[in-house]
Amino acid sequence: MPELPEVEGLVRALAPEAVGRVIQDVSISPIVVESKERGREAIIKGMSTEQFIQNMKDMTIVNVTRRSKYIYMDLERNGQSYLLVSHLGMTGAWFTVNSIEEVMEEKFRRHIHVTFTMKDGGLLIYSDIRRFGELRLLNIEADHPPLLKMAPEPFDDDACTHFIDCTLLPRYARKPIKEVIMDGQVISGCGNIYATEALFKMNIHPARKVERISLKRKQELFQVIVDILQESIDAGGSTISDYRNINGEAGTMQDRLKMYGQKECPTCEVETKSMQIGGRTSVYCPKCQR
DNA sequence: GGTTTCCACCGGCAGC
DNA sequence: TGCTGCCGGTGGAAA
Repeated sequence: MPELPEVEGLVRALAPEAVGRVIQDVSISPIVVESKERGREAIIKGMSTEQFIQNMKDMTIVNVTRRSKYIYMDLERNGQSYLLVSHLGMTGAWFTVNSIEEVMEEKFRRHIHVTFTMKDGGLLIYSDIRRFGELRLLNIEADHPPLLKMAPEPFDDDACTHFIDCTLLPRYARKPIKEVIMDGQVISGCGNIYATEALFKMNIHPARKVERISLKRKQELFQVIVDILQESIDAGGSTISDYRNINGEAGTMQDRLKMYGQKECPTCEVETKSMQIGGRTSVYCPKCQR
């Protein structure tokens, strides 16, 4: 499951491989073409597969950056700029290779859905096992309004203030803290794994109402989230089920997780508990987290 | 109009 | 062995 640190690692590896190259042609897997023909928004969002293929031809990749868990590819053709926004969903992955056979793992090779053939003969491949990811071609970011509603980058100066301000709004104040810190409009890029870890480190019960946490504790919690995201970026991300970086390599952050996926609390050795919060499985220590 | 709830998008896998 | 149901990041429709 790629979260912010995993996307950051991917972007850092992808940018030097992709920037400056020109797309010659695009092919889309039959299964995605069929889904789109049945009217579903499968991977290619906001336009037909034919439109996407035509629109992507002759594009130069100008830059590759990250915004929250999204990959932003700046594109240019005939002096006009475009933006390709990619989200990895649960199981998306990008590969730069010279042939399909270079995608080492069979499960990714079996689920290649978009293949960009570059003018230099190389391939830029998007693979996605569960097809929850997306590729959305825009003129500018504002053409897809939800992108503008994203919280600031967690490492930006105004991110903590934004988080605190949100927690004071009526629509967030009575919600469980875990649901709120995982909301992309409140904090960018904090998914289930890192929310679970941060709440454990802070000894806060994931179901605790936001209004029952002091300002000081909320500020500390935010800093813990930022620190864990940074620690994970430095460790190459967490490799849980299907995430791989551009070279097909795994990260090591999963070995440093203290609560996510654990059966026993590493502090007090009590058996962990699990409950649904905001529709997502939440693991916690019933003794340490209050 | 703001807010909450529900559903769609899917393959893998646990459990029966 | 084969079937059923559950899981999940995000957007959009419905209530």
